[in-house]
Amino acid sequence: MAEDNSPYKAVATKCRRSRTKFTEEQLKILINAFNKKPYPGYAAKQRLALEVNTEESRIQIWFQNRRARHRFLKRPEKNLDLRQDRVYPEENIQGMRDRRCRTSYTSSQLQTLMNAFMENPYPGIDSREQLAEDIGVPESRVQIWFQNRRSRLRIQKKREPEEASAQRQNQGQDL
DNA sequence: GGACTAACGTAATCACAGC
DNA sequence: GCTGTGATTACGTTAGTCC
Repeated sequence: MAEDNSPYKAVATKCRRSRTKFTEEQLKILINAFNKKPYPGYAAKQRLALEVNTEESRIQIWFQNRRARHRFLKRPEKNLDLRQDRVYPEENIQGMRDRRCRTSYTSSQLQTLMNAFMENPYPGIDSREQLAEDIGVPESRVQIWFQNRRSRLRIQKKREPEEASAQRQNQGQDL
């Protein structure tokens, strides 16, 4: 955390979703499901959400954190290459293929999102929920949209100087 | 205060529609 | 095929809660 413009600092001043407190019964169901299948598909996550009476996005976060903890506990001390975990067993890949249907936004929904993004690229939970209500999509989709938008903007900004210098080189060749 | 863990960030990648 | 973009992942950080 050396840089002042750290996103985490920005987040600290904004409103996070209040922390979910799972009951013992809910945890029993989640752990049981995790032990059977650490990479549930969208349908399985929805079923679990219904069963433990929470949102599907909370189930997704819970599985993400659970897998991270699992990897950490399983990690051999000398093995620092955690990326090898990206090689998934076949049954896990099947779960990953069962994705949520792609959300398609209308131009007016996109306009609303873009306006909000220009005003604040890191909206807190309150703003995200308000936006979600305004455009009629779940808050979790708004969160993903902002993540993707920030990511693509960073990539675009990184590319701009490279493209400009390539253009200058081309112009030099043309002369 | 430290441990645990939900929430949330980035980066990389997959998946698929539209051209 | 390529591009744009929504969805999902690993991994890292922040912060609330409990002891």
